[in-house]
Amino acid sequence: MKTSNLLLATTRETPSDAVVISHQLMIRAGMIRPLAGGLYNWLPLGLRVLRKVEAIVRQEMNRSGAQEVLMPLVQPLELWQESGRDQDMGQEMLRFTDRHDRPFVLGPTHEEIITDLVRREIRSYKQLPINFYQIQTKFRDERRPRFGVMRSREFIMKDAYSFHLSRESLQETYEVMHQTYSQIFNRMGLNFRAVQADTGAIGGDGSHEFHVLADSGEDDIAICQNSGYAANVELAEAIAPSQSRSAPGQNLEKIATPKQHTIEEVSAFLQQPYQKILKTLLVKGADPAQPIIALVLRGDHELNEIKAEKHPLIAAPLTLVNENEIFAAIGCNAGSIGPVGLPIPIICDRAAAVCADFVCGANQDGFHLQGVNWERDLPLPSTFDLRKVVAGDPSPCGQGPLSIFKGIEVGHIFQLGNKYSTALNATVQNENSRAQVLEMGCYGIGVTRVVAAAIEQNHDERGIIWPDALAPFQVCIVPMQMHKSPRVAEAAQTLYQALLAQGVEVLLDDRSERPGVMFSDMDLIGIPHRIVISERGLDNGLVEYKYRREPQAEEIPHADFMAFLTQRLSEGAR
RNA sequence: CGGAGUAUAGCGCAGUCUGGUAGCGCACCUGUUUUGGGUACAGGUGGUCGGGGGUUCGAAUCCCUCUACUCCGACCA
Repeated sequence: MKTSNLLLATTRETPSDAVVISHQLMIRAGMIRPLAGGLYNWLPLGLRVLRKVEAIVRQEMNRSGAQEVLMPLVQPLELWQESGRDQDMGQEMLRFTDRHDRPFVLGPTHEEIITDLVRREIRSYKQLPINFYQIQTKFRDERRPRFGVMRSREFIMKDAYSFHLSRESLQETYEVMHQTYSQIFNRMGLNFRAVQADTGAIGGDGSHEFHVLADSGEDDIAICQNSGYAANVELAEAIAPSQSRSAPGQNLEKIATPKQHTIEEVSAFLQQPYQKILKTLLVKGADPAQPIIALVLRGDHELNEIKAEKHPLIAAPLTLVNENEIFAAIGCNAGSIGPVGLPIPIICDRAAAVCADFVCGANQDGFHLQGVNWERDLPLPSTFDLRKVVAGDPSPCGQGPLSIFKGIEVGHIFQLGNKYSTALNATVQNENSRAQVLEMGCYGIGVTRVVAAAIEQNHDERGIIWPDALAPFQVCIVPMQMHKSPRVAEAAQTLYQALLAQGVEVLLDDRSERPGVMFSDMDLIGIPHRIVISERGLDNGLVEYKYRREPQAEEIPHADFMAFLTQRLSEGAR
């Protein structure tokens, strides 16, 4: 490809509404253009990258034994009513009617469709296990699309669905998908982690998310560097403290703390560290007889809502009690609650349970208690893992401390069990000629999101730095003064043709632009391998080569150049 | 969905308070210049000032209304 034939729609300025770097760079590099909220046109350069991602996904899915299908974006609402998810999806699913007034939806996902297909086509256990996938557009009417293609309304997803007679078979395919996903993201050259994930409302035995590590990620991931343990912070267990509680050393004392509410304020006022102060949060209870439950955590710890709502006494979804209800129940405001003498059930985080001589609210505005000790001043309540893990916590694997990283979720694999197959009555005949409900797994990759995530992880102040496997072109040729120098023009053309003949994806910048413009554009769009052809180089029998990721260019003797470049290209593709 | 904000040339913005000839930078076109990191000069194209309604001799500017977009929050494979 020559730049004269390519819509190289680079811009110097960043649109003001793009806040994350990938969104800014995708627009500046001319990969995408916004059409409407959460909807984007993919320009030629961006589409080349998107196709790279798809190709790798497709190859590896095929290699895993999965079969590609294509299911409609438009789906009858009826199937969603049959599965019961019509209600669950709510406004996120775009609904409309056709000319005959029949209700349809734009598919936010395809579990219902594939399950319907399978119940019609798969009759015998002998056809199992089977795994179908597609690379298809989804539409989710996000409340708030943002971050460009990272969270858009229309996006491309690879989704796969496997069907099994047994849990064991499902587990096997799940493992295969786990390996396949690792292979996919490795081939893409991304720094990622497979992390244990919450299975959410669907339940089931296992779920892993695949996260690309990047500071701009929306999710927190706890990683143990020693063992490779990785879990979403939502899930990561804060293991019980190994040290036991110290003996009481102070007397219980009630202190006036006028207008001190937050942990920060109380800490400064009483000159006590955060971890000596316990906070008490009131949440709604699951049992109407116990409508309010108190949760006690150390001041430096944060409540993990996902964990908390798994407690049988706590209502799910977790709901904090509002100020009015707090005052009605306790007689003070939120910043002054404490566990001492509290007339409602108390659940204490395990770390808070080993605190001694701590500070807490006195259940009276303007007062705190100091020198409080469990079992001496109040009974030790039941304990539970309520908090989010923090960096430095011991890992549940027992092999070292946890670090916290930010991640962008690009893949999710899930053992669904029989939720959809039961709802839609997807069965096969088993060996005993009896109808048996299928076990099901689902496996997604956010194809468009991968493109953005790759940029989040690979960029500098000049622009994108594509991993070789995702780059829209492998090589760019930047000739100096090509339009004035027949020698340069000829050398550039010769090299261009030679690379094309070898099947290298090469972009020749044949524009009559200043060198600075060409360099800036090539850096911005992130072509990994850059070759500069100049009079100066030709005079000395040298060709300049620069790898986008490296700071320095090198001069290579002309005679050795093709071999050199071939070597560099194979290293990049490694 | 709650809160806040924005809408003026393809992009980024000023002008709005205090009504009176629609501007700047980038981009684009012409020409000259320059040629190893977004060059310089000169000239030029491009606008229903988001839509509708109102006030006024006169509205980008004041009032009403609608729409779209963005940010924060809540939510989320």
